Amino acid sequence: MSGLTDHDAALRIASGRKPFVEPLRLGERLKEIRLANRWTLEDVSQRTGLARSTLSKIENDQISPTFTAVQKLIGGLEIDLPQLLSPPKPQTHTLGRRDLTRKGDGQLHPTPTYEHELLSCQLAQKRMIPFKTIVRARDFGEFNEWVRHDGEEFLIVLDGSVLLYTEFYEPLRLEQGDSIYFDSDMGHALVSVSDEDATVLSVCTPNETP
Amino acid sequence: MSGLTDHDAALRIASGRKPFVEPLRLGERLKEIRLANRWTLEDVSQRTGLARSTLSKIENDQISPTFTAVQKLIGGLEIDLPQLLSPPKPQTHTLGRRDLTRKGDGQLHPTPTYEHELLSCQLAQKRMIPFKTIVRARDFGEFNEWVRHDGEEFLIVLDGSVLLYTEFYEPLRLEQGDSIYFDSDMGHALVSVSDEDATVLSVCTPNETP
DNA sequence: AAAATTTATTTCATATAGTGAATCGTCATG
DNA sequence: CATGACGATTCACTATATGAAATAAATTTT
Repeated sequence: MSGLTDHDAALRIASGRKPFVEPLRLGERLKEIRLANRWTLEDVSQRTGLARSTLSKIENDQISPTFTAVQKLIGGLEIDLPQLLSPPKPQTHTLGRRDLTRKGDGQLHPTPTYEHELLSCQLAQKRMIPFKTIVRARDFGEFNEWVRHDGEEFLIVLDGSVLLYTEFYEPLRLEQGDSIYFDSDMGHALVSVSDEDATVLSVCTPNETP
Repeated sequence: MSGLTDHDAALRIASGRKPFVEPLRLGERLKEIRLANRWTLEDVSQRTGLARSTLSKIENDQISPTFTAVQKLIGGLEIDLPQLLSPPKPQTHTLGRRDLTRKGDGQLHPTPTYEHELLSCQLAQKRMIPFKTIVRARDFGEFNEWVRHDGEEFLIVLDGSVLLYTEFYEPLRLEQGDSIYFDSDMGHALVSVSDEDATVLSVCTPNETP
């Protein structure tokens, strides 16, 4: 079992996205794009190969387009999927936000190898994602693939000792108080080597959402 | 200089299609993710609310899932759509940088109120700046003005107790293990309130360089 | 190895998406 | 007001995705 997916999921949640997919007004968004380009349904039909009627229904949320239909859309309109999905960013530069997390009050995300506790998860739109992790893994073999995610990661050992395996380096032993900063798209994995499970604090940069 | 590319481009333009209408092995990708997590179809069914049979057919490219189905997938598996679409990056232009700081080996920056120890300062071009701080200040009066810098800051108390003064909030007492995330252009200042000087770990975002 | 159990695929009925033609609404023109 | 032109929606129908159950394949247990 790999921590990869859960880890990423944790990051995704921490970065402020809802775990459950919101309505996602795809129809509305499509219409926006179409009108922004002064295209008629017929135009879009030409470009995408989808019927006018189909497009109309998609825009009015009367049907949920098939994935192939979505592909035709993004292909025909020459847009990216994120562009189709993400509504224009509000980008509220609110000042003075604050998010307190008392000890032990983080949001738990257990996996077989790691036990994550997400900190400061009240706040969306963060540029850093902090979490505390109890390292359950005891052997590198417990990971069936590298943990890997875009961006950078800072990690400091709070308790115990760990062995940090990375894709391009020899395993590195880290004791309590040691810290490391690395590009997290380099595969990495932690195992505890102290008597008790080690605890580390990590801070990641969120996934790019361009 | 390649005639081929131009030729291909010409064909592309002529056919009105996008550069690469890649097959987009969504099924294959799903299966990868599922197996990577050691999930059974039933497990995924539970998580997503989609029928086993449907999942099987999606994995085997026998159907093109409805967009709502895709949403259930990304919701239930707690992955991002890009993750579902993009096959594991073939060549990640991963740099694989790494910067280790052993306990106490950071770069010291003493001030009257704080004693900073910069961590991971070998590495330039970071998106996060981690440092450990011993809080010498004992009274808010010791600061002549707010500490204030662009970006965001994450802070966790490693030892002792502190009082966090912020521009827009009441002072907040933080004990060992408590953490907080805030916009650091909001004025802030820390004082120790425990017997010994408290120690905190902070991570800041660097100044924007647009 | 056979039986039992778990996991994946296939079948089939049904629900829903996709299509072309008809309809409706709006706007312009005679 | 009628008429036509255009764009969007609705209708009737076909194609296909979905889910429950049956079947097959793989794995574990006895």
